Amino acid sequence: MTEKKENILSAALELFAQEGFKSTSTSKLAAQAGVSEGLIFRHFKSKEGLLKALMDLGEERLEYIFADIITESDPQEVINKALTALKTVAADPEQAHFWKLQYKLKWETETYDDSKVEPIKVALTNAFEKLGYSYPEKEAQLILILMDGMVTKLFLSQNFDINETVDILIEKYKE
Amino acid sequence: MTEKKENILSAALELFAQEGFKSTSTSKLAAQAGVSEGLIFRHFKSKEGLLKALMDLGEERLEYIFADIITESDPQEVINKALTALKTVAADPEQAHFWKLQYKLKWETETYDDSKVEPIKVALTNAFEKLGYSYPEKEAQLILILMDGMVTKLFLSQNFDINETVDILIEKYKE
DNA sequence: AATAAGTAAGTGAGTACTTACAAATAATAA
DNA sequence: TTATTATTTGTAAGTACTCACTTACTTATT
Repeated sequence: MTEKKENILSAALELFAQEGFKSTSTSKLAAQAGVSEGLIFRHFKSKEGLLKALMDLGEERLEYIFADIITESDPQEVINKALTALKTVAADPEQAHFWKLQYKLKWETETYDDSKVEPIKVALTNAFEKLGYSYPEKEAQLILILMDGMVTKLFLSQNFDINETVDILIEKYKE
Repeated sequence: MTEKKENILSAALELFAQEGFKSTSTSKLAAQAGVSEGLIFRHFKSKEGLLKALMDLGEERLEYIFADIITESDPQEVINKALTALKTVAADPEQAHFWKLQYKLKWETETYDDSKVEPIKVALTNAFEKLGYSYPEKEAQLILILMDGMVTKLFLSQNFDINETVDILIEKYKE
């Protein structure tokens, strides 16, 4: 991986997450990365190819975050970790960009790809079951809905305190 | 309002909500509406102007839905109605398109405009206060987060049963 | 000598928008 | 009513510009 190729990737992450995929032109991208426009196509073949490369990197990050939640054995901790993950993501600008890009693309292309969050849902369902909840799968679904809602507020609302909200939720789920 | 002007508006609602604002070209839009491309600019001056006209129509619908919630005096019913509103929207294809467009644009332009939902938040805060909750404003915020999450799942996830989810939530808030 | 990394200057297709003009409708005058 | 003017509604054919992508070529690395 050459330096210029890395520059393209990080410029793409920033611009796609900020302006959206369709709205980011390859010429603007090349300018931001400090390379010629042609180099983008040399390395990634097409604009879509660049996006794919970026998404593959994002998936690695996602799996890293998820691994910690899935391997947790204490059911209460599974819920805590799932919720706290959002705080971690929000605190790191680069991770935040990856998540923002994920959601922007969801809405731009209208593909949710439930399979990616499926392991988390399973882990949450098991956790709620161990804790004696009546409808563990519905409870897990509710957590995922809350996460989508918090991500929406996190990236689109100005006055949203994710840390406070997550803490309130953790407190609620302690009962 | 001539028939062709209405055709432009309904074609724009459908295409903007489906493909996004940026991705919908005025030529494609004119073809779908069955008019010449120039007529769009005669009536709405620009593509942005057309979007604005569409959003103004959407705001009327939104206020109509919100009015019923805000004027409700029974606190429990305020919560029920806020949640049930999503079922109503989901059931009517045209209303669903308006909401989908709202959220697509939120993510495309990154402006949330909290002011629009502010009246609902106030109504919910008052409701939770009357019901004796400790942190009524936080509870109201949580409902709004849930609504954002459900909208996300509603439009982007294939296997999401909004009616069931809303019913579960209403049941939860009965305690 | 061969391959990879890089660029400058294109290319055709599509973009939002304009212009010049025709047809329909409304307003006014006889 | 009818004739005439004015205004609105509509279109076809452009315009300048931007887009993703290509080509032909040079420079660096193996």
